[in-house]
Amino acid sequence: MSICVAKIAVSAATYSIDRPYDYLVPEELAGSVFVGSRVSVPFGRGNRSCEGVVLALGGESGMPALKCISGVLDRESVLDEIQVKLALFMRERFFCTVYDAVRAMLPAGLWFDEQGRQKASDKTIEIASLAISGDEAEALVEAKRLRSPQQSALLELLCCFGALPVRDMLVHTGAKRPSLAALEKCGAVALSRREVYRRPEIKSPGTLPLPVLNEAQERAFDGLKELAFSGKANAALLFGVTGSGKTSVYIRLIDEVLRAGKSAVLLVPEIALTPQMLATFSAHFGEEVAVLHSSLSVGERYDEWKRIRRGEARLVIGTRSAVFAPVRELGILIIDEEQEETYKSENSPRYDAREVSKYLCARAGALLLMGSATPRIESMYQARSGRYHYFELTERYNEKDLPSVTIVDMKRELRRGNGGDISSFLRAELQKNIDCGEQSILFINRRGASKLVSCGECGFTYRCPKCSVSLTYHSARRRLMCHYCGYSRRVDGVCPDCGGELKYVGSGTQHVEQELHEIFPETGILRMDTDTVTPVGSHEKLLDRFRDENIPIMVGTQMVTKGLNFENVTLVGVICADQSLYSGDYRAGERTFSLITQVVGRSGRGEKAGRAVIQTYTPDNQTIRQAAVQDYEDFYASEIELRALQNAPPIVERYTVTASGQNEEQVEWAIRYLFDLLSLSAKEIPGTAVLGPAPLSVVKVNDRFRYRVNITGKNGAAMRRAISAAIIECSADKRFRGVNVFADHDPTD
DNA sequence: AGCACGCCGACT
DNA sequence: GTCGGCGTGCTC
Repeated sequence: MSICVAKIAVSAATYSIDRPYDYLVPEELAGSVFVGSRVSVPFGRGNRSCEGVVLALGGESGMPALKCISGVLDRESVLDEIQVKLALFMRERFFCTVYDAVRAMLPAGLWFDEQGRQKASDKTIEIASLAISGDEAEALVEAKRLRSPQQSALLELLCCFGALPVRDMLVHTGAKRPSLAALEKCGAVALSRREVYRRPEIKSPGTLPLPVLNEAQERAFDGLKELAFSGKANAALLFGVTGSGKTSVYIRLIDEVLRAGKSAVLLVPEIALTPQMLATFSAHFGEEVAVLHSSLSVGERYDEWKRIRRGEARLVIGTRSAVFAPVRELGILIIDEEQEETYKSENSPRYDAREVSKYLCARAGALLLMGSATPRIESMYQARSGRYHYFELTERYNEKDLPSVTIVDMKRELRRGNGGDISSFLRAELQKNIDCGEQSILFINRRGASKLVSCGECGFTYRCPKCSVSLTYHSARRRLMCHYCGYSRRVDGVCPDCGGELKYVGSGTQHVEQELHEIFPETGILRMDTDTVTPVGSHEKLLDRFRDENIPIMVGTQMVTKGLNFENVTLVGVICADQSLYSGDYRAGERTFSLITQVVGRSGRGEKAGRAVIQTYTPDNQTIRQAAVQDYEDFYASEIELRALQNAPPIVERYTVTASGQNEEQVEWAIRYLFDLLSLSAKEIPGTAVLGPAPLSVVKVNDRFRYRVNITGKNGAAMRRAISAAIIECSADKRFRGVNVFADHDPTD
C-alpha cells in the first residue's frame, strides 16, 4: 500500500496561518480517514494535539517530513464534499479560518468537551421483545397467571405487540422491573436497545391537501418548477405583495422536489414568529420535516441533524444556521423574507446565509428562491440585470384590496395643540374599531424603546461600566441591564450622586399604552415589547391572549410586525414612521419601506377590509409616501438612483475592517495603520475607495474600543485579497498586540 | 495563539 | 557554570 497524504484544516491555526496542512495517514488508520471527517493531529513545535478536518486525501506533498494523523474522531465523514468546499469558500468570503467555518456547520452536540467526550450522545430506549414463539408465550401467560400476575401481564402485552419499549410496558401493566428481569432470565423475553430521536414538538392541524393556486401563483409555480428541474443551478426572486400567497407556491414547489426524490431547505427569519407556518408545512409533509433553530436543546438539534443526514427528513425548515443542514441531493433552497437582517451573522464567522445559499445551490445544481414583499435593493438589482430570474405575485389572495392608508402630519397635530403620540385621526379610527368590536395594532418604530432610570435633580443616568451605553431598566427582572454585555445591577433607592429622587422614564410602548388608557379608560390594551416578553414562549402566549380574548388594542415594537395573521384586525397604526429613516446608514430607506409595508399588511387579513394610519413628522418624505401606497416599483427606482449617488451597494461592494482592544490609543494607531495599508492596496484596484477611520456608534463594548474603516469598490475578489493581507500584516505587528482585527462584508451596524 | 529555541544577565 | 528572563519565529 502506498503512503497516503491528507490535507487538513487544523483548529489551532489562527487566521494568519490558516492553510491546508499535510499529514501522513498511518497504515493502521488507512481505512478510517475520509474527506470531511475529523481527526486529531499534532500541531506546532510542541506537537500539541488539536482537531482537524480532512479536506482532501491522496496526492503528493512538497514538504520534506510530515507528521502523522494521531487518531480519528468520526466513524464516517460529517461533511459532504460540497460542505468541505463551502468551508474553504467561507474563509475567502467571510475572513474566518476554515475550522471556524466547520464549527458553524456542525451541530453543537457533535463537538467534544474537555475530556474528549462528545457533547450529545445517541439516545436509546430499552425494548423488550418476545424470544419464544407466540404459542409458547400464550401458554406461559396462562401458567404464570396465578403465581406471577405481573410477569403474566407483561407477557400478554408482548403477545399482542411482539416488541415494546420497556418503560411503556411497565407503566401500562403496573409491573415492576424485577418481573421483567425474571422473564428475561427464563428466556421468554429479550431485552435490547433502540435508537430514538429527540424531536421538537410541532403543532400540526392534521394533514392538508395541496393548496390550489390562482392564476398568478400558477404562472410563478410553472416557471420556478421548470428552473428547479432544469438540471442547472438557478437563482430566482419571487416578489409577492403581502398576502399574495407565496407560501402556497413554496409548498407546491417543495412537494415536486420531494416527489422527485430530492431535498428542500426553507430558511425563515425567526422560527418563534412563524408557528403557523411551521404547522402548515408539517400538515403537508409530516415526518419529512426537520426543524432547526436556536431554541432547540443540544440533543434535539443533534437528532434533527442525524435525521437529515440519513435522508429520513428531506424538508429542512430553519433559521440562518439551517443553511448548513446536511441534506442529500438539494433540489431547492428557499429564503423567505429574504430582506431580513437576521440572515447575516453578527459574530464570527460573520457569514451571510444568503451568500452561503447561493454557493450551495450553484454547487448542487439546485434552485435558489428568494421570496419577499419588499426585496433588498441588491436582490432586485440582480433581477433587473438578468442575473436572477424574476417572478411576481401582484394581487392579494382572493383579490382582497390592500388596506386603505392615511398619512397623518404630526407637526400639524402639534400646532393644533395635541402633543401626544396619538393623533385625533388615529383616535377616531380606534374608537370606530372599539365600537364595532374589531381589533387594532399599534406599532412603535422607536429604537431603544426601553426604560431608562435617571435622577430628577442632577440628571444622573446609570451607565454600563464596560460599555459606552446607558443601562436600561427591565421591570420583569427589576434590574438595570446592558444590552451589549449582559451586565446587570440593582437600582439604588436614591441617586447615587446627589441623593436626589430617581425617575423611571417609561419606554415608548409604555408611553403610548398610558396615553391610550387615558383616552379609552374602559378598553383592554395589550403591550408587547422586550420588557413584557422576556421569558421564552411568552411571545406566543401574548398573541394567543390577543386573539382569544379579543383584546381591542395591541401596542408593540418590531415584534408585532412579523407574520401575524389575525382575522379580526382591521386597523393598524404606525405611531411615528420617521425614526428608522435617520439611523444614518444607507439602508435606512429600505428598512422603513419594509417596516411600513409589513405593518400595513397586518390589517384586513380576514373578510373585512383593513385600514392603516401612518403618523409622521415628515409627511412629504418620499419613502413614507411610497410605502403608504405600496409602490415598490417607484421606491426601487428612486432608491437605486440614490445608491448610485452615494456610491453604495449594490452599485459597489462594501467591506469593513474593524479593530478592537482595551487600549483606545493603541486601537486608534492600529486602525490608522490598517487605513494606510488598505489605501495603498486600493490604488492598485481601480474604483476602490477607503473611508474612515471612525469609531463605531457604540465605541466601547465589554471594555474594548472599536474603530472601523470602510472599503468600497467593484472588484470584490481583489478587495478581499487586499483586506486579508492587511489583517494578517496588522495582527503580526508587535505594536498592536492585544488588538483584534476582523473584516466583514457590508455589516448592518 | 502557543511553544521551543536562543541569547543575555545575575547568582550559587 | 547554569538558571531563568523575554524576544523571535514557526506551525504540515
